Amino acid sequence: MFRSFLRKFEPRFSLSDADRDALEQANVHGRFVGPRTDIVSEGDVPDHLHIIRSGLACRCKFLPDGTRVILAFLIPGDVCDLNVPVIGALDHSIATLTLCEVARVPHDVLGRLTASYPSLDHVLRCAALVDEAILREWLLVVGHRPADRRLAHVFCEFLVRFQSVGLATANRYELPLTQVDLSDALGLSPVHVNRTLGSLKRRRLVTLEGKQVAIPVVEALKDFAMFDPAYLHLAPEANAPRVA
Amino acid sequence: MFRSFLRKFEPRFSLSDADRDALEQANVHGRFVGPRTDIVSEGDVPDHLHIIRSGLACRCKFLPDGTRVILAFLIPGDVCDLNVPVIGALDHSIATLTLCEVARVPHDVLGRLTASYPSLDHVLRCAALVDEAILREWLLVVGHRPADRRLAHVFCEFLVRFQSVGLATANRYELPLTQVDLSDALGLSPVHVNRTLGSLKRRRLVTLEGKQVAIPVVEALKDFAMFDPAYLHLAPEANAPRVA
DNA sequence: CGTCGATTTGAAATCTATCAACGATGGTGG
DNA sequence: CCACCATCGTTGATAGATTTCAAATCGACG
Repeated sequence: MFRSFLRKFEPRFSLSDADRDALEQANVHGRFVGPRTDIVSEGDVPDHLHIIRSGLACRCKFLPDGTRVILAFLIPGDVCDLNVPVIGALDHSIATLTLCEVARVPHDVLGRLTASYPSLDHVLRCAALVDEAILREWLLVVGHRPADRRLAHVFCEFLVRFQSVGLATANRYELPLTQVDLSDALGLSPVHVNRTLGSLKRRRLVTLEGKQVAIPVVEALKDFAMFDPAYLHLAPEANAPRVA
Repeated sequence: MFRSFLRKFEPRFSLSDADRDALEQANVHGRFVGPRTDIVSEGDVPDHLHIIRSGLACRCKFLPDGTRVILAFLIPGDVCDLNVPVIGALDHSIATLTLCEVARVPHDVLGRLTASYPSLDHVLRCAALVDEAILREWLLVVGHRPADRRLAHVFCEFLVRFQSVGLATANRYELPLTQVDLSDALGLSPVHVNRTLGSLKRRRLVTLEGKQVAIPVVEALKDFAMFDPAYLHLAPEANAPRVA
């Protein structure tokens, strides 16, 4: 059930069968959420932990003038709201971009689980810290780099993150995002996203066919984006498609 | 010893005397760090927890071309590296901007402390989550707003954060930052920071005399910056200077 | 067929960076 | 005390990046 989540971390942490069974049994309230719908809303005090099982979601805020700002993309295997109970309420919304399957574990059940299975607790905390590291990298990229490198960086990040959960080949994946979604995430106008995408295509750094993203020469794109996957804290072999 | 840290959180959490004593005794290795010096460097596996006691520091990364990017400002009372042991190594540096007094608690000692004093554990975790919330707000501001509003927002944030540790009056504080520091934090060129500061001064949104920042009409600046202190997760009364 | 959302394109206005130079300031050594 | 140096702040001119406004195109879908 939590295949994506487990796959992402098993290269680094060996969960025991007991850990795995515990997670399986806890997911008593899984559900589907339609596109462009809140999974958890700003101000909520969620009593469940949510994990994206399929589809694409995001952390976002809405400004008084109605503008949406996307703070992070959430892909299958990502944990949404692990630490929210500690601080009280969520200070941003978590919303789907596409249709998503969302696993739900009641926080009180989770508390008993992590107490009984320390390695599970560790893996979850680790996931939350990687999330924070991604946030820092975005601040760096979105705040300090020109539009073409921002886009290139996002394409690199999606490649590596999708690979870590088995959703990308060595240089190709499906990205069901709209240009407006990208503009809300990168702090650019939709028009400029469009032009910049065109520029990347002309330079043969990426290929876009519908929702399919292909990267002709991965190293070229990574160099252009100055992308160093270290911040994702993945196991070394997770950067390349797994062979065994 | 941890006055700033305690002051920041006591409006919300009542630490017992035992908690407080425990913290006091743990700080066996406090020290001063000169300006522009790493407290912890990228890649380090720190065996101590660091807390800023006085001075101004930052989280930062250095790009291959030597550019410095400031990801966060750390003020007295801020915790630097609580969760680093969970994930292994620090993926960014923590460096002083001015002369700083830094408290140090060995992580193994800290582990015993938090096990014995749950409210202390909770306060520390909460501080880490507020840090993350600040990071999200910065991503929003730095990535999606023009230069003048970025600067205005930083001035508002410093006002409220400094107030929460007793380092600001209702509308005034000392900010020992250089315009280059601001530019590295906000993703602007130093020249543009200078011009934009001039523009804010001409509009009487802020007053700068040396390192003294004064805000003639706090509400005006907050409105201009679209600043909502909710993300700082402070106690309600901490937004205004405390009276009792 | 008509509509809606998404993408694309053009032209002009605005914002920001870069380059270069100058001024102020404070510390340091002769 | 003064000359020198380094750092920071300021200003002007110019080029480049990005936004805005407006309109055209395209595709999916009822």
